Amino acid sequence: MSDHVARVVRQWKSEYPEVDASPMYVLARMMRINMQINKDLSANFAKFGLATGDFDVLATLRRSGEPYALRPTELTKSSMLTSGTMTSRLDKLEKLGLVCRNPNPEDRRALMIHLTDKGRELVEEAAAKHFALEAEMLKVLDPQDREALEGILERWSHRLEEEGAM
Amino acid sequence: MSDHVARVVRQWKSEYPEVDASPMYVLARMMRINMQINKDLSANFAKFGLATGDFDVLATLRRSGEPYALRPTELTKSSMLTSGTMTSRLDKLEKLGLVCRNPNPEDRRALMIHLTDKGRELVEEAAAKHFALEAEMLKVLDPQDREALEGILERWSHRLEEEGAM
DNA sequence: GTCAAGTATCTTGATATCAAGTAATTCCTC
DNA sequence: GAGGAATTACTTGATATCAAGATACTTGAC
Repeated sequence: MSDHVARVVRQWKSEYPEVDASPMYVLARMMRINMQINKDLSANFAKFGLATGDFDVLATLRRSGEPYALRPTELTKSSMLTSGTMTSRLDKLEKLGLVCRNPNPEDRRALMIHLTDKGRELVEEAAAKHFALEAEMLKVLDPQDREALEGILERWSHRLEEEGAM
Repeated sequence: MSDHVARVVRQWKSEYPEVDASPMYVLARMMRINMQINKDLSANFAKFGLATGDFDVLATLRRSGEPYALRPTELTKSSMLTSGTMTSRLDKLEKLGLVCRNPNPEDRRALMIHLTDKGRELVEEAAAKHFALEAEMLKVLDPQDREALEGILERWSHRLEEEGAM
């Protein structure tokens, strides 16, 4: 069994043996699988008129529970993006009537981003399809591989978070 | 032990139990780890005046072996990008004197992209640092986790490639 | 209380990417 | 061979993102 990355590592070994390309077995594979998954997921979001990042904002608000409101800073941190990117996402979602910006009574520098009723309905519908599609995608993995993967990735992300990296 | 994604899945369960967010244990974790890794890797490429995608092109040419030349289509397929994106990458790399576009004697629609001497020297230096950095990043994983991860991701990407997805 | 330092959001300008479409060339079927 | 289908690289217009900086507000030390 051999995949694209296995062939690439073999090429490096034969053409430039001074470097050890074996980290690609993990990192390049993760990147390529991720790219493919994002393409497939975004095709689903498009059916709801959303981009992946838009869904991410709406979903973060929805799962935060009543009153479905967070500050832009919280949304920015949760998404690992810059504040400027969040500003433009919120502009778009506000124009679509899915969220609204309200003053924050506790801090006049800040805002509260509220999910509208329309936004809540849309994100609930999109989330149902989204998670069903994700579950479908994971079926190519053997159950024991999926379980092992969950554990390994949990340890990995936990350590990166401990280090303050993410 | 708990990471960001574990908290998010718990939120979904409590706020919207109709959906099963457990695929996030795999997919959202992969996406977040990947984002972090890409940030760190691109900081290294920037030292060589390159973006991640630029390195990818130069590296594909270098590891293809003498005469370090491929067609734009081959580079596009290898990178999972669109042809327009590759055109603009090649424009940039050509301007930097790292590759050159030559006519393809076998097909007048096509070109041959040649790595210049300057490009070869740069990519060899960048690759050495790049793979050393990747090896460093993987040290947060226990050796048995890394090994298991390599196998699981190989099976996964192999199956996606079989399906023609990537 | 005052003011320096920190924080929150937004703005600006640059870049990377995509989807869709174009023109030249090659391939395939008859 | 002739002609339609497929392929190749590129162009265009739109969008998403980032880094750096601007503005308004809050916090904390004194």
